[in-house]
Amino acid sequence: MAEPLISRKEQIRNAARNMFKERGYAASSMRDLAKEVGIEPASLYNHIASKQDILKEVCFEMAQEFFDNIELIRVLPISAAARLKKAIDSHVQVISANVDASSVFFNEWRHLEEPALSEFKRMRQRYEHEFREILKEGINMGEFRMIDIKLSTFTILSSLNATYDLLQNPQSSNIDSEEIAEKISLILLKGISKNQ
Amino acid sequence: MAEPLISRKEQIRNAARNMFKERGYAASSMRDLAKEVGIEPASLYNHIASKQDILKEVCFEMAQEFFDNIELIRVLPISAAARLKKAIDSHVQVISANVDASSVFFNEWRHLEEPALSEFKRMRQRYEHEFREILKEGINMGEFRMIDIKLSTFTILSSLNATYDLLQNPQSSNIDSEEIAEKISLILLKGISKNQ
DNA sequence: CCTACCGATCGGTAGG
DNA sequence: CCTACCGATCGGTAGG
Repeated sequence: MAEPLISRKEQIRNAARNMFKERGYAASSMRDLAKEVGIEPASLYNHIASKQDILKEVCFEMAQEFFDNIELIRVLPISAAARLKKAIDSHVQVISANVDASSVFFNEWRHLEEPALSEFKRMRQRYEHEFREILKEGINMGEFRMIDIKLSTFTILSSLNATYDLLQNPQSSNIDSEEIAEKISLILLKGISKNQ
Repeated sequence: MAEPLISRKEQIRNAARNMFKERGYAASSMRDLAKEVGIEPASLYNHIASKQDILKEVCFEMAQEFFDNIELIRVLPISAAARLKKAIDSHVQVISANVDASSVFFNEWRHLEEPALSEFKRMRQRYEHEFREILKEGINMGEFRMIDIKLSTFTILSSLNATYDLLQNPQSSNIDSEEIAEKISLILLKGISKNQ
């Protein structure tokens, strides 16, 4: 008689991540979630507090993963360009390791209720701040051109955040996260144009 | 006695665009929509066929706007780099002129039901194809570096698509669509790095 | 454009 | 973990 490899709570959370990703938070019902796990709807509440609570856990776990990595990178004694490269690699790698959760993190966070919603926005702001700091230092050190810091950060993060879509729909070529990070870095750092 | 400037149907669609943007499609109720317009819920159905029908109209109107512009640009007798620049400008301008609808277009399209959903994806694929063609030609003409076309298109469109967020939350500096397009073009074409 | 209403479904609780 | 069930809300229709 094999013991279950993961707890029922983890089963529920995994199924919820996938369902929130596929249908969105609002369109996901606790009844369908229960069916997916193989128990009655009421039984879910022996393992989780509420639908909203699952969303909160998924969103903040992802936020924490992004944060842990960027805070290791920020203190590395290397050039700003090297740090930016590492931050990009790390960001794509975190997404790659959590495809379902990433999709929820990027698309369903606005269904968070207060005060979680404000806390979430605050964390995201701090994360963006870390990227801006790297760009600022790179400009000061003469490694980067005199770009608009806010809009550059926006461009970088927009491109990176969208990769969850590439990683969950590996069309034709099965491209991996290192290759994606490498190629996006190249485009963002060196640009598309040939002449200068 | 002033005549209404826009039809009731248009009032409903405007309110729906805004509500779908703010709360998402699934979390928007026809009762709240009716309240916003100032009529009884049942009265909505004298002007619109269904909730799904409004979503379809919003999504496909936007798709058409994007398309109309790109198909004018594709035949211009100018360099690939100049055409890419124009395509970027146009894309941001369409978003800027339809901030609510853009948000719905980018975030709520997956709530489209078949066959509209497949038709929508097909149109998006064709749009991306136009961008890929510009990049391909630019590489062949020696204007662009030997970049990965699929991933470059992905990077460009990810950055551009996210601008609806900048345009609807004009934080501190009230940046306009021309400036956004200009700066994103610069980053994508010339890159962030200084050396080479 | 409204009143009145339909059947279906929602998140969650009581009690065992 | 289940049976039984709560009140609330959903998109939409009938009929005028």
